Formats: sequence, C-alpha cells, structure tokens
Amino acid sequence: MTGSAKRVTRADVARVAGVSPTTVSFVLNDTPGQSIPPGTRRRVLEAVERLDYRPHASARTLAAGRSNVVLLSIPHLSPGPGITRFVEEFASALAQTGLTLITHLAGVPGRSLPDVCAAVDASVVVGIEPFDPGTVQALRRAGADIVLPAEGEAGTYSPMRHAGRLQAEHLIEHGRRRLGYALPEDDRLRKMAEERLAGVEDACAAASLPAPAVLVVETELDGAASAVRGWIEESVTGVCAYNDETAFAVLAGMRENGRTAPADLAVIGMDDIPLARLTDPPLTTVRFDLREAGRHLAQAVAVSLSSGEPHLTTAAGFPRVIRRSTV
Amino acid sequence: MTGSAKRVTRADVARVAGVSPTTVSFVLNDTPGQSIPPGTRRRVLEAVERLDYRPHASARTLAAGRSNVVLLSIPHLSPGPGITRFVEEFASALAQTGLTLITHLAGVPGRSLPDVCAAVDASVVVGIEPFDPGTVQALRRAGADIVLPAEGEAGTYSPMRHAGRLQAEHLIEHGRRRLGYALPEDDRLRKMAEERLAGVEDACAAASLPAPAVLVVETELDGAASAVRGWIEESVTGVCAYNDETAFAVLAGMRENGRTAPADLAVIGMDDIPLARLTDPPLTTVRFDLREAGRHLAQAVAVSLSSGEPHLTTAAGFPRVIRRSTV
DNA sequence: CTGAAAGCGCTAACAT
DNA sequence: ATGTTAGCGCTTTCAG
Repeated sequence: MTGSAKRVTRADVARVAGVSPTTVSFVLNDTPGQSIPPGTRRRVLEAVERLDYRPHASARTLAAGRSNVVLLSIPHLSPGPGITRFVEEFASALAQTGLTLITHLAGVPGRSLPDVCAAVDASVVVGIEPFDPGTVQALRRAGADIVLPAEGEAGTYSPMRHAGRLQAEHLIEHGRRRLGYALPEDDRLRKMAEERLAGVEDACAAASLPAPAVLVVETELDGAASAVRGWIEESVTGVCAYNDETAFAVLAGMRENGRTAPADLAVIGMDDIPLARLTDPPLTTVRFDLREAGRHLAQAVAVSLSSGEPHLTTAAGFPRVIRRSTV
Repeated sequence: MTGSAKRVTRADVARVAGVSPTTVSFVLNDTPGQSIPPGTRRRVLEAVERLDYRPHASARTLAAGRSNVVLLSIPHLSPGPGITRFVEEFASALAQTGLTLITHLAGVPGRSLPDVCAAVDASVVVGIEPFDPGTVQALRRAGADIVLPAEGEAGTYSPMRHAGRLQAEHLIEHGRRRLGYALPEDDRLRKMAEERLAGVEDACAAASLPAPAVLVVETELDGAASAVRGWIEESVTGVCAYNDETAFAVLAGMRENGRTAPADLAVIGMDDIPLARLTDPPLTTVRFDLREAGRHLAQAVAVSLSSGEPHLTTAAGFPRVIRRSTV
C-alpha cells in the first residue's frame, strides 16, 4: 500500500474530455476514415496531457493483434562504433513510425531470441546478419509477424562477408599473396567470424590464391605471439583480423617476436574503433557506416508491416577500407 | 494470405489435453495451492509440446497486471567487458525466476527509457547507476512496478564513483599530488563521467589535494596532444582517465609530445579492456567484476517483485585496480 | 461524426 | 481437483 495510483485508462480520458472511449482511441490512433473535428480532438489531447495518460501496451497489443515493438538482435556486447550508430539511426527512424526498438544481446545465456520475442510480443525481429531458416521459423512461431533479413531472400547480402572480402582484397592489392586470418578467442563471436572469414576466402579464391591460414589469437601476449610465429612459419605475409581488437593482439604478438607491420607482416583490422588511429603505427582497418543502413531498414520494417505479411528485404552496410599504416 | 496460422491458444491445449483452460493455466503457472495429479499434468504438458503452444505475453500481462519483463538501461553501447559479464549473469539469473531481460541503450535518440518501458510494459526497470527521483517518477508513471537502484535509498552506492575514487587513490599512493582528469569527447558519456570524476574529487579532497584539472581529451592525435600539454603546464603528474579508451588517447598525446608513462605522467584507465594488457606499455586500470553484482541484483528484483511494492535495493560492483605499467 | 458492443487470450476469484 | 465466470484496457466493426 505504498500508494498504488490506479492506472489512468482510456475511460478516464473520455470522461474528462466529455467524449466516448472510442473517440479517444480514434484521435490517439489517427484512425483512418474518421474525421474528428478539431475541437473534439483538442479536448481529447488536453485530457491526455492533463492526466498523463499512456495507453496500456499489452491491452493494445492484445486487441490490435500486433505490438509496435521491434526487437533487434545484437551479436555481442562491445560491437564497434559502427553498430552503435546503426542502432541510433534505426531507433530514431523507427520511432517516427511509432515503433519502439528494443535490443537483445545475442549470446547471452538465459533467454534465447525467440523467448525474448515472445516475452515482449515483438511483431518484428531484426538482425544484423540474415537469419537462417530454422531461426526464422522459431521466431515466427514465437509470434513475430516479420523477420528480417532472412537468408536467401532477394536482395539479401551479408555485409560482414563483404567486409571480409574487402580486407583480403586490400592485402592482395598490396602484394600479399599468402594470407592469414585471425580469429577471436571468444566462442560467441564464432558465427560472425565465420561470415567475415568466408569473405576473405572468397577474395583468395577469386585471386587464385591459397585459402587463408586460420589461427585463433588469444587476448594475451604469449598466445598472440605464438599465433604470429605460426603464420611466419607458413610464410604468411598479410593477416586479416576478425576485428580491430584482434588486430591489436596480432600486432602485440609481432612486437613480442621483434616483427613490425607492415614490413614483416601486413595487418588489417575491422570496425575502425577510435583507438585504431591513436596507436603507433595507426591501424589499417575496414569501417562500416551503417547509419544509412539503419534508415533503410527502418523503412523496410514499416513497409513490411503495413503491406501485410511479405517481408521486404533490405540490408546494406557500406564497408570500406581505411588505409593507415599497417598494410 | 501467406498462410497466417491462427495462434495456438490455451483453449486449444485444453481441448487436446481433455481438460479445462483453467487447468492448463494451473499447470503452466505452477499455481500455488493447486494439487494437480501427475497424470493430468503430463497430459497438459504433452499437449503444450505437441501444439508448440506459447502463452500470449500481452494477454497474460493484461490479465495478471504485470509482465515478466525486466528492462535494463545500459549507459551506452561499447561499455567495457565488465558490463557484458554483468548482463550475462543478470540475464541468466533472472531467467531462472521466469523473468526476461531486455536491454535499452540509453543515449539513443528516438525513444526515452520511460517510453520503452511503457512500450513493453516492463514491470521492473534496472539501471547500472542509481536513477534520480525525476526519472523514477517518470518510470513509475510509465507502468514500472519497481525501479532500482533509486537514488538515496538505503544501501545505495555508486559503483562508478567508487571506481573513480580508486583511480585517484592509486595515483596518490604512488606519490602523485597534482591530478588531472581526462573526460571523453562524447556528450552522452558525460553523466557517467561526472560520476566517476566525483570519485576522483572525493579522493583528492580526502588527501587534502587540489581538485583535479579536468580536460576533455579528443579521440584524435592533435586534440589529445594539446590536452597533455595543458596538464603539463599545470604541473599535473598523474591523470585519471574516464575509461581505457580515453587513457589510450592520453598516452597517444604524450607520445606526440615526447613524454612517457609513468615517468613524465602517470595514467590510469578504467574498464580493463582486453587491449589494456596488450599495449606497450600495458595500461594500469580499474576493473569491475560485476558478475556477482548481476546475481545479487537479480535476486533483489525477484524479492521486490514478490514482496509487493517496496523496492529492495542492492547495487554493488566491485572495482579494483589492476596495476600494470603506466603508473 | 460519434458511441455501443463484442471480443483479443489470459488470470484469478469463486463455485462445484 | 477441476470447471465457471468475470474482467484486464484496448481496437474495431457496426449502428445511430
């Protein structure tokens, strides 16, 4: 009994505004096909304001059959600044359509994505990478009306794979013909890492080069150093790192072995974290600018949602290499 | 008309299991005070399995008057690994109580925390730092049953402030008597930064030292270099950085000015990002192990939720300094 | 242009 | 031990 103020309901607003509950809904939802006279509308809005009324989301969802919640699955915490900007842009673009974005950190134990989706009754689930068919299935059964991007749809492409390709191509352009790939230690990053690695393999294949020598690089000096020795033994001359952090680990391993970049081994990272430009030497890396992608995606969501079931696809990230001094 | 399979409802399960809807609820919710015979329970569970039934969250929330959703406000994307572990632990501990954690990245435009709270009908909102009274108010009006930690409650303390204190104390212990504080560029970090800075000021005051010389350090060589010059002019001998990233910027600025740590200027970071141990020299920093805090908090949530309104408070992070080579 | 009425799927008394 | 019955607060035909 701390003072549980009863919830303000639509009925309260109606009473204060001197109209019926239905009318309140009409003005609040801008229901099409209803012409509300300005006076009535104003009175309703005022009452809403005065009572600090908030529609009860669950009730609305239950009645309308769909929520306005969009669930974004983020691969892992600590993604690069690119993802941050993507989220910002995406969230605010969605907000303008009346949609609310919530995030779920994938890889966190306890609750799977479909569980979360069901728990919040999300009507849309969005991922950075295309979802595989099984996941899409599960998500739909969990109540998601639309899921995207989905694997194999028209227009779908993997930004991560593209980015991987860019890394390798850059190294190849600069004369490196035997590449290495630096995998991060963390298992939860594995899936995304494989996507990026696939891009590197694409580039190698396209240039008729042998497949990259893949090594896990630990976030610890000795481990990193031994990985570097591994590459040297295989006469690798350029390594693509999963991300900038991994790239720095490689660089540390090289320092430990008395090697320097790019002379002994070229290194290219991914993400362009702020630190990349501050180290000595500054790191060559691949940057995403997903801001525009965020806006696109929001629009795709809006369209899919209104134009019924069919999930319109759009993904688009625009990776590009930022050349600094390690290649 | 892509084939919108109608939702499986509790009634369907009841029909298949040959019991009443109520009974289904009873077994699914383990409703106390009901003794369901094993046979019935099994039949219900089987039907649930067979139909792949999922209770409709909104309906449940609407009827029960509370959701099982816990909303965690994360200060900013790219927090250190400590936060990640906190989230993991917190999420899985909550899951065991049937609660689902969703995250909201604060500072993202578009939707404020109360908006999100209302959109998902979260019954609990949790933050890393105590919420100020205004926010608590807003959150409660948005439908949150419990909000924590709240400012000024018994047992509340600010882990960030504590961590700031630790930074300064470490510097002071090592003979630095004129401190600087390195603020990050990003405005959205300002609030948290001020919390950490307050801890540094506490320590200075406690040691009867002048207040720290506060400077914003840009993530760019020239800016960082000029900040460093600023400190040197004020004969600062040790600087506490907002986080490890900022610390690296300071280090870069020092390099630019031909200074080295800790000889010319001691630097201590915060977060202990993986890179901290890989640089040359490795960075002295403060690490959080919030895993246990995550579990504690989950328990506090569970208790608060069952024991009615009163929000039990618990926060607790356990920062400690990791001494490496920059101080 | 506005209101009345029928649910959405579930929980929680209250019977039985 | 199980079933019956009201709603939870809102959307949405369908009448006035």
